[in-house]
Amino acid sequence: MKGLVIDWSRIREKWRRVWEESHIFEADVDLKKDKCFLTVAYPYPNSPQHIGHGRTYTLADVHARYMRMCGKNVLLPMGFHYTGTPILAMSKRLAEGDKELIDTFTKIYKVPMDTIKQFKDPLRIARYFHEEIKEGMKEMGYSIDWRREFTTIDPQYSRFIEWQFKKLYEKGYIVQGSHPVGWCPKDGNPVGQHDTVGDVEPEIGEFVIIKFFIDGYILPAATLRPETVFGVTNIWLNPDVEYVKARVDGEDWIVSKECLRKIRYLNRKVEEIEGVRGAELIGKWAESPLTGLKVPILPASFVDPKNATGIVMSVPGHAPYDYQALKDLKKRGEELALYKIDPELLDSIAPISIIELEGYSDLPALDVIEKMGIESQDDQKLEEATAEVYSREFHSGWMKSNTMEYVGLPVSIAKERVKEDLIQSHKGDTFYEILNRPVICRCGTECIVKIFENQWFINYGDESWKGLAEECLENMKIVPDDLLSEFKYTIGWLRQKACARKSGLGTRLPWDKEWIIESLSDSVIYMAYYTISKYIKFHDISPDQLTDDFFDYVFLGNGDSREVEKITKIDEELLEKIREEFIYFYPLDSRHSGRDLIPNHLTFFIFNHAAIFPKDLWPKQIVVNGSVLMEGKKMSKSFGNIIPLREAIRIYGADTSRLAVLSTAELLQDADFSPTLAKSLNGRLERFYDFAMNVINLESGSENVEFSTEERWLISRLQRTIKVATKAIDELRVREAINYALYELDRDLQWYLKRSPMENPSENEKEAASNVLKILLETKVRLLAPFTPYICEEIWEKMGKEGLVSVADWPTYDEKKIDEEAEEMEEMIMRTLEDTLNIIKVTKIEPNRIYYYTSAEWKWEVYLKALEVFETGTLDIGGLMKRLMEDSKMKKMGKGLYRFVQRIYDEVRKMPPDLREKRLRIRIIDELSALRDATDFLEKEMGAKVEVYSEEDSKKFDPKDRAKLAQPYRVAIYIS
RNA sequence: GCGGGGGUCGCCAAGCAUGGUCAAAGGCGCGAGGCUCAGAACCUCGUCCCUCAGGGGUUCGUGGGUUCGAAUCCCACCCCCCGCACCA
Repeated sequence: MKGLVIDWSRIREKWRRVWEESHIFEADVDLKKDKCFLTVAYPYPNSPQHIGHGRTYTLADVHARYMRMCGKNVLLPMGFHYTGTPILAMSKRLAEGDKELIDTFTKIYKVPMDTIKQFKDPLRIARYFHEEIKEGMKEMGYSIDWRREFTTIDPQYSRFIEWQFKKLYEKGYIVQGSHPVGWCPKDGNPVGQHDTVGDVEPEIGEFVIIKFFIDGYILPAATLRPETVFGVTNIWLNPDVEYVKARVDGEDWIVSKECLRKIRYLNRKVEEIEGVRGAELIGKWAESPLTGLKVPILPASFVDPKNATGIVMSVPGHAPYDYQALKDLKKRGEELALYKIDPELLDSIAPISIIELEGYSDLPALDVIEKMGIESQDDQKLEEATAEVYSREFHSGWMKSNTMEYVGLPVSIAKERVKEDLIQSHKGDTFYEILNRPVICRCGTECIVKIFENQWFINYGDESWKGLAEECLENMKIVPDDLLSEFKYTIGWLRQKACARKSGLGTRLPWDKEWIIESLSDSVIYMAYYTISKYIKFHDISPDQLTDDFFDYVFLGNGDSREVEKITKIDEELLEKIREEFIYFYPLDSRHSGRDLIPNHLTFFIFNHAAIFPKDLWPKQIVVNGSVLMEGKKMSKSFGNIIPLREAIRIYGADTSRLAVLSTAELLQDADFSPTLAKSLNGRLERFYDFAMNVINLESGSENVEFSTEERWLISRLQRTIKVATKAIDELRVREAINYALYELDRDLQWYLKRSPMENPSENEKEAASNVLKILLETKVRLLAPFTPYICEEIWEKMGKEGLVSVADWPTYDEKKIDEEAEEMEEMIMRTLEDTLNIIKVTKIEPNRIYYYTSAEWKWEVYLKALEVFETGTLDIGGLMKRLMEDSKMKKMGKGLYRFVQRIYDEVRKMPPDLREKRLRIRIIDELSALRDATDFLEKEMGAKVEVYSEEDSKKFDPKDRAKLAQPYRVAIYIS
């Protein structure tokens, strides 16, 4: 066989056209057939898809193709998710000439510059990548019903989303409230990760403000640890910073200038009164609102005016920064003098211990400072020290007796209580701040926190709704099922989710038109829309015909078709047909997606279905897969190792690419793509094609040719392959399925080809080989068809088969073709060969002649008897002997019997029950003739003459007295 | 911290639910041979250590335990990855 190079792209284009023209992937209602409705998360068209996306889609397609071959009426549709903000943001950046992004577009995505120029219109971006992705999907051979395609900004789709939201609203699942977001004050927009320099996600944290009093003003110290207020010894201000006095919600506050600017965005009424330098306040005394204790205000350079209020309370016992700053200050006499602070006062300030923490002294802050060898307040290690103390105290600390009513509480609880109580009594407040400050917007402005008022939320925290979601999940299959607990956890933990924003593409909230429904919320029940989109397109149904009555009727079966016709002007008959189609395909049989969508989309999908649809229409299954790595590394723009799907198809071919993303890892694991792997898979497919062509060219044998052991063995093995491959693919363990269909089967084939060499075969042998190879090929093509559809169609056609392999019957396991005896015989020969080679290797003998001796008949009897005995339980060796001796024939064997039993005892005892039963069924195999038949083969393999005797043969040649070592299934060997 | 996944013979990766056929599949890499003028591709064999008769020894993150027997079950510990939201 020589490696002819296959023209993959020719084959691809050919079959793609055939599939399209034959409409085999278009599914309509067919009441005679079981349906199977599969969907994959539709793509967001802001970039071409890469092989990572390809994995999820390919998996779904394999599933669809497999189900189709099993006789199901399979619907696999596809849509495009235009909704959201990233496309908008991209468009803006491109318009501004963002070099980095333009590079990505030209170098990685290979978009022509002329096209990029049009991308200042965001829709152009979406349309462009929409087509790009769709083309890739077609090239990959996905068996999609394209008639149902839509985008999420189609006005008809918007009607559908409006309906969804009204339903949620009616049920009380939509609530309004306020909520903090990262914000760019210059752009006047919320900022997400993709809006910031370096793609940093702004982390919003909640500080607690504690209102200290000073000369009729409030000094709002901001802290993440309100419970430590009982350990305050002083207040820190930065003497070099501009502070301001201002009226904040009717109170007089002193805060940093920067704080005043930010605090407006937190929806407070602010009026500036006058500026005041930090230095002016140093040395004054402030009163703690909870304890009434007066503490001095001291200078500290580490106080950052940009962080929260610019005022810090000092808790040296439990905050390493504070401890160190105090220590430093004591050494700076001239600075103290400058602010007229009595050094004795400083000496009198002692850290207060308020938290008990096992493994630490009264002052954990001090412990950690000493442990880390920190010497000054500018030491970077202070960050780490703070984190340690915070974390340890939060999780394992207890409030001490000097903490008023919080005594004995764990710190984590006390923290919440103190905060609540402070706010309740107006002695405190909250203040949102960006924790990973500074986060810079792409426009160059530092981001801040803004509180969005009247934000709309979907209330996934609603307990009764959670109950429904849990019920839905319980009746669902999660594949792989390890992930069930992750879903459960997510359902339990979901709270309110902001569901609308002020910018982006999408549908407006029907009752509050300034809000646009956010993209994770408009993509949770759209699978239902596929069942109607076909009609909307074919019958030109306009958006205003799609009233709530329409959806109520089609999706919920509410109302009467005649009434709905009057309202919508859609024919009653058509309405009924649409309803019928929905009811036919729903519920969804399987939803495919990457595992990153579990904590959001997939769980929302469950929630929303549970909220809107009746129980019998709830989805039945979710399949989750891992991602694709590129030579062990994560694919990312910055590594420059993203392979666009279409490029992979061009270089490696569609079938190969499909295999590459599916065959290297089991479902949940990350798959690893590499060019070497793709090359090797490609070679595998080419050899398969070669093999197929050779088999096709063989003349068929007559139908009743007799099969010898090798053929019966191969057919038997084939059955087993069908069985395990089918089970694997049934459970979506595609890697395993591919392994069997592609590799295991090939190994069997190799063995068979070796065993029945084509040199000078008899007519019967030739015909038998031809027939068995044709059976193998026909099966293998079908086993591989879901995975590598193009090459399989090509071979199927060349085989002269009717119809397309895409809709051929999946091979079925035929138990009648299992031939256990043939299996055991072949295995005996394999073992014999292997053992012989092993001996040759170890002894380094160059063999002239090899002698085999098969077991005496009495050994078989003993062997089978032993198997029988162990069928019912275990026995020690003595017990076994006793049982055997019950047979008078055995007694005569004497010592030889005992030695033989000794040798087989362990083997028989440890033998897996399957094998034991199998051998009991087979009883005795004729090793002598099996080996004699295989003599030619064995001689060729070992390059030596082979002679086979029975142990009982009196004329045997046995100079080393080996024959007595023979055992059933294990012949004795002598090599000379 | 919470939740999830994972640590297997150079690398990737099966196996672990149902303990014994597990020195442990497969792929890649590597080595030898074949084919070639040569190379690539391809095919065959080998690839933990020892071994002149099919054998033995030590392995599956670490340490214990259960068992006649553990990669597989139990306990403790160490390490790595992912998610924790308004973003698709």
